[in-house]
Amino acid sequence: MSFTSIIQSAAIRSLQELSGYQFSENDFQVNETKPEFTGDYTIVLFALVKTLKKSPEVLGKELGDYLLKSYPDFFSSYNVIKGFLNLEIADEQLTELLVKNYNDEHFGKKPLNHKRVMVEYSSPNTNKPLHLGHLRNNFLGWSVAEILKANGNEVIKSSIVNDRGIHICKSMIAWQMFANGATPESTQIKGDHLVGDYYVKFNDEYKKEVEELIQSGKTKEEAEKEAPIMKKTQQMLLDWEQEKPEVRALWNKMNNWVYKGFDETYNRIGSDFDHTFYESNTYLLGKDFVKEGLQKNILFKKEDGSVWIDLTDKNLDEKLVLRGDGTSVYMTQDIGLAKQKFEEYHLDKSIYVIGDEQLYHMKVLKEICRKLGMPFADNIFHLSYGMVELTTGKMKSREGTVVDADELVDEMIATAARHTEELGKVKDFTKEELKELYEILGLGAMKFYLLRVDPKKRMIFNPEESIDFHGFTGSFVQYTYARIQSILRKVGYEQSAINNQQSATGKLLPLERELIIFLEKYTTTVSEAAEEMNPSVIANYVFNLAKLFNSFYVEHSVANAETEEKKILRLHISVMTANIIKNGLGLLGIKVPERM
RNA sequence: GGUCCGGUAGCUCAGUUGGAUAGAGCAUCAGCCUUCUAAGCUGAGGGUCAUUGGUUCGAAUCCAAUCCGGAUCACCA
Repeated sequence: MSFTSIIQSAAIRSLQELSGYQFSENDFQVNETKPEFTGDYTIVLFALVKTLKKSPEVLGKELGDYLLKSYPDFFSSYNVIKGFLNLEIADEQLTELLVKNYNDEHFGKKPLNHKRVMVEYSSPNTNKPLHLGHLRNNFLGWSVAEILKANGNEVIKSSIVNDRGIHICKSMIAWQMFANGATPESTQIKGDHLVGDYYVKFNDEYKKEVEELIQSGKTKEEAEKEAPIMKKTQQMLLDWEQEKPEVRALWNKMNNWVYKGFDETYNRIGSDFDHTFYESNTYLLGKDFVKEGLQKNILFKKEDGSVWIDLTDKNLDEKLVLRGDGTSVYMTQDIGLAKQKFEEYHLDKSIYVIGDEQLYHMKVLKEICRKLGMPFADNIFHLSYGMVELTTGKMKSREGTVVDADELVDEMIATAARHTEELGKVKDFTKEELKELYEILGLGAMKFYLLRVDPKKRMIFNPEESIDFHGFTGSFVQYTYARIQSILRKVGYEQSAINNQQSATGKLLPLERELIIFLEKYTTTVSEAAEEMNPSVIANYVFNLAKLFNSFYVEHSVANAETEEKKILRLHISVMTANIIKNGLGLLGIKVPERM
């Protein structure tokens, strides 16, 4: 149980014994005491005043006295200022918490709750390489999955690969026309980039053809429809659907290039999946529910044969679920796949990590499932995140302002290397050790930068800021960890301190108290991050912890503490801080270096 | 036009179910390496919490209206 909830229930009990009233958790707040007042936790009394018909001062004094008397081991003192009852927690309580948990590498982790959750994230198209936007999605999805695991859920990470459709055919056509058989091996270009190059090539060629047709007197619409390269592409899509062998073979070959490229990138950035869905397998799903929906009069048919659902009662429009020619739209397969996920994996919850431009689509999906009477409809959750924009505006592939994921990763690692060399602290590292360190630092900085803001908000990517290693960054937190390891090496922690389990006596200094109280909060922070599905909660916590520890570090020596007892106490604080940093950063997919 | 999201320091962002004098980082300025790593620490300046009204002991937070920015409303994916 957390300190806050202990205090809350102690107060509820005390108030009942004092006044006879039964209050609940929602009736009053327990906050952390603001730094300018003495105390650790504060009970806000105003809300109780009305019911109890007492002035805040009187009530505060009564409750404070009673709490102190009833829980002498827990509270050491109190004071009342205006309507605020500030309570101080007894030193012994803090040291006990510390001794019990400092060496627990899984502090904050919750027991299994037997809930099964699927997190679908990444979900790339196989016609171009990953970019900055995908990185936010990948880091977010991966991190949320880990946070849910830490809270006792059984999590299945999944991805749906968008591997079919007109956009895929565009790359294929352009490759046929212009590549002269070029392969990743022959060109030494990573497969996803090679295919992406031909996707760009398609658009260039298409634009050229349209231009020419307009010159020869066609309207823009006519030209766009009649451009030969587009006609070829549409024909290829039909051939693909009819499983024409040559087309399927080319499709297979090029997609495999892309998968190989993606795997390399995923490997590097640490994304992994328990299951991958392919749209080429799922795009025909969902047609059966159309029949059923029509029978039940939930769906209706228009004269041209297209099938719709009326969602105007939910403030959404009429939505198409099947085309007039009987082929699927996106919604059709999304409903089919949603159902398949729940049935195959027996999920309690299905989370989709998708950009907020699809908020409407996901809302409609959920509503259709609900109307069709699918029992899982309410367990579909869209974890939407905002777009990543550049300081110069939006990323546009047509204008070449897209930040490529592989390039960015390279750049981050290179910058980490440069910076580390300038500082010259790891000259004795081997080549392999340096390589590992640079990756830990470069990727750490990038992940932290993308995860430290609330996912729901769109964010601005500032290249200079993102490669900064000072302040609110991953490196700052990693540095604190490395510093602690340095202390532990200095005192030979492994050998000696582990045997010193007794709690330190004597008064705790302000920074020592503050740190222990902050460490205690990690458990509730992990829960909060899961509830909100928000890794930035962890990022903020871990940063503030590092900051607090750094203040402590310069103020008080661990290795040369005033007494042996103080040394042990501070070692315990240091070890617990390091454990939580490692753990918390781990939930963000960030590793920690022993030295940097 | 409808719906949804957002507007907090020069910039990027925190700010729990309403609580005390609104906080960080960057940038600027002034200090701190003979002691566990200065990728650090200490301090200073910087705010009409978009605007107006309302709700109440108390509002950045809740409600309404307005202004500004964005997303979305395809027989596209």
